[in-house]
Amino acid sequence: MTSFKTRSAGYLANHVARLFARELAEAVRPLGLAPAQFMTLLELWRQDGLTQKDLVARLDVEQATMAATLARMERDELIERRPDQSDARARRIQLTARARSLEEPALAAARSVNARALAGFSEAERDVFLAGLRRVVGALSRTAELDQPSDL
Amino acid sequence: MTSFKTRSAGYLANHVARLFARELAEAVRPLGLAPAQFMTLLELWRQDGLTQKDLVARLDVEQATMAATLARMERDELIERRPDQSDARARRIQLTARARSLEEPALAAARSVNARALAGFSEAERDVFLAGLRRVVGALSRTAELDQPSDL
DNA sequence: TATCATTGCATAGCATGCTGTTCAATTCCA
DNA sequence: TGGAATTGAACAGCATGCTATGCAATGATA
Repeated sequence: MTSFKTRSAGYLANHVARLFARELAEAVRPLGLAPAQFMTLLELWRQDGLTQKDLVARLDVEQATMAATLARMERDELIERRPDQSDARARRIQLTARARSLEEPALAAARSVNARALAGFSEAERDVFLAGLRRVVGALSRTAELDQPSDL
Repeated sequence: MTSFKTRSAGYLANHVARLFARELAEAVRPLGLAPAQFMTLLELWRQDGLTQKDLVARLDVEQATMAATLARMERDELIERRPDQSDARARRIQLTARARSLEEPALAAARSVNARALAGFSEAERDVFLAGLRRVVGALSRTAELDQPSDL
């Protein structure tokens, strides 16, 4: 392990993610948002009225994690939860006007962070890099799936 | 934002890091280790007797974060803290025999996760990918440095 | 249709990260 | 040399992740 730090994909990915999180947190803090709230809003801006279960599937986090994030978003008046018409267990997540108004500035902040992170990359390099990240997501997600009892 | 999820470096980095963390956590749990403890051990296996300040600099986390991780490691009998001979404020972090004995199995577990993550990559692709991660670390770390009042 | 399995969420408990604050030991300097 | 600034750590408070549980509403089925 002379330098696990510069040769391990996992170590580097963790470091890169922490750096991105710091930058994004700072960038959206003025808007009253935290990183996980921003990620959740990305889905809700795309399609409002999703259930917690939908968000869990789309963001690939555990149900309990999403429940906590939604509780904080409700507290901060970014969302409201309304009873689902056909299933009394589920609740529909609705954006507030405030949350809708944050779409443009929040996306601009996030784009700015991405731009700084990839500043030294040519367009081709950036594409290869992003494709690499997607491949790793695929590889590790697949791993998890194989662990599942699948069916039978 | 048709698919910020597949086009944003920050989003992908966060996802990749979470997937790595899940896999690593599962891989080292049988050894009684958690991810952050493993990262800390990586430095201590390399050089024992570091101070908290040294670890903070090498792992790029906040001092308070490291203090908490070291507290859990002490609780779990992975380290001992001894007074520094020349500075009464500092404490030297010493590995226990148990922690030393975990080096081989823990590294093997981590390598296995990295191997699965990069399974589809050729050696050249892997090198380019890791170089990309290092470049982003450099870019975002530099950003932070520029925020500092530097000196003057 | 009464019962059992599944499903959608809420909660509790814990690991990690971060920011902010406080304190005591050291260092600097006027 | 005595007070001010710096430095190494601890602590409090909070955001996110995860696992494990518990519960009420649904669904499936004998």
